[in-house]
Amino acid sequence: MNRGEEDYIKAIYEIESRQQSHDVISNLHLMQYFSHTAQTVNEMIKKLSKKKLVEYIPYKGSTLTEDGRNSAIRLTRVHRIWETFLVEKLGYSWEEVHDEAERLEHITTKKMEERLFIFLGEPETCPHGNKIPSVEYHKEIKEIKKNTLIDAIEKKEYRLESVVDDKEILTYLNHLDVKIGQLFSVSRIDPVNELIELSMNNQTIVIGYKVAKCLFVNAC
Amino acid sequence: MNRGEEDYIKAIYEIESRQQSHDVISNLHLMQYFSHTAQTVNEMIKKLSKKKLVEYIPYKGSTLTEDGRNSAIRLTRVHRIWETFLVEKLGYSWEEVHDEAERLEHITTKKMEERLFIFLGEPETCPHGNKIPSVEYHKEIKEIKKNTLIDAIEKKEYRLESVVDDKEILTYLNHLDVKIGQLFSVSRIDPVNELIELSMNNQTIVIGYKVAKCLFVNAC
DNA sequence: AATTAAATTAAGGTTAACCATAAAAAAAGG
DNA sequence: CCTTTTTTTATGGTTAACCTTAATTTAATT
Repeated sequence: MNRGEEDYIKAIYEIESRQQSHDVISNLHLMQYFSHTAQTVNEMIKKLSKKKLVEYIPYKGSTLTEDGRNSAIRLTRVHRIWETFLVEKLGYSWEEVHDEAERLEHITTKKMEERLFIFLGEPETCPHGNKIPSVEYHKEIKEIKKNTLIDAIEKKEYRLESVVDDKEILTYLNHLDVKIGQLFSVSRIDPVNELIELSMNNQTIVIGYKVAKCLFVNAC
Repeated sequence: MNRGEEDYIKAIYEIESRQQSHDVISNLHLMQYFSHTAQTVNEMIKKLSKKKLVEYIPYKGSTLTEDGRNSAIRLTRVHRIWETFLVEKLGYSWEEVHDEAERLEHITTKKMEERLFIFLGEPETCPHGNKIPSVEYHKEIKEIKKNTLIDAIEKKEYRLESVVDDKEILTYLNHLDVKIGQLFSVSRIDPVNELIELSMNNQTIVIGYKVAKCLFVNAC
């Protein structure tokens, strides 16, 4: 698999995760994701299909085969390991690491992956709080359903578990001095204006639904 | 500059260093170095020439321009920083790091280079004993002429300063348990058979001229 | 200086990853 | 079920990095 193929496999996996479902991913999704033309996406998907990395039903979309899924998970693992390295060892901040890790992941050998993981002390999550998949992906327990702030209930207490790896949102959270593990309570939900009011550290902050969908939380 | 261009620039720099002269590097050299055809080398060199990274005299060869040389030095710096990381932090052995560093160097940003260098404690040499060029290449003192074991004198004492980054030779030195800093004396030179006999740690080892040319030493 | 050998360049081909335009096929909606 | 919209595919184009074969130019040798 080369860079382009890897990018496509990972994109399908990521779009899937975002939707929190295993629906087929349409070519349209990929067009938007990469800003590639229909033609380009179609060619790429047919190539991946020939290689048995995706199963493609024309006019419907693609799903990852077991091979494809394993590759995607392994890329995600490597990506998150590198992100951890950049933050913990090189002092990057969490919104800076995505692009660097994106390039590193494609040139990482099995040996580097293993050594780096051990060097980092076998971390469980990346700097954004996302789980680093284990080496034995296939034995992995199915992903636990994740709750975003959108599903939160008024007056309850929550803990921030993870954040979507999006530069804008990460930078915004820096501003608010919010980190993984932050405790807060939902003081008010305003569905008309699509806002959620949180209180934490003796102050109140207001978050729009768009951002709320990117924050994964657990009641506590 | 993309991967291919960077590889060519670095190759010219390396061939130059090996020859310990600033002679022009012929296309033939590059053909052998990359196992590319004359045509391919010619096209690449003309491209680099158009970009003012090399100065090319047809039927003679190429020299690096100041821009080209700076790029090559910066790539060498990054390469050696990564080699140091792999050996010191990830426990690689010195003959395993070349190819990994080769891929890492092309995706390393200025920021990563800086952070990694500091993280490693601003090392002066790579695991093979070669100097890591400073960030300010242009202010760099001209390379000190290096002496190989070929130039050694019988009965004198030497210290191993650095080794050419060649897998076969590095593995061979592992066998002999020879490391950078090793002290030894030249017990006998046999120019007929092109051999040099060394004594170290109460034992005698015999080295051919081919290997001797790859070992840089200083009298002590 | 003429011949031979070596090195370069020209011409044209391949593959991979992208693109645009337009035709065709399928899905969706009234 | 027929029309509109969406999605796919066919056709053909571009650029980059490689290739081969053959012609040309320069360098080396006698």
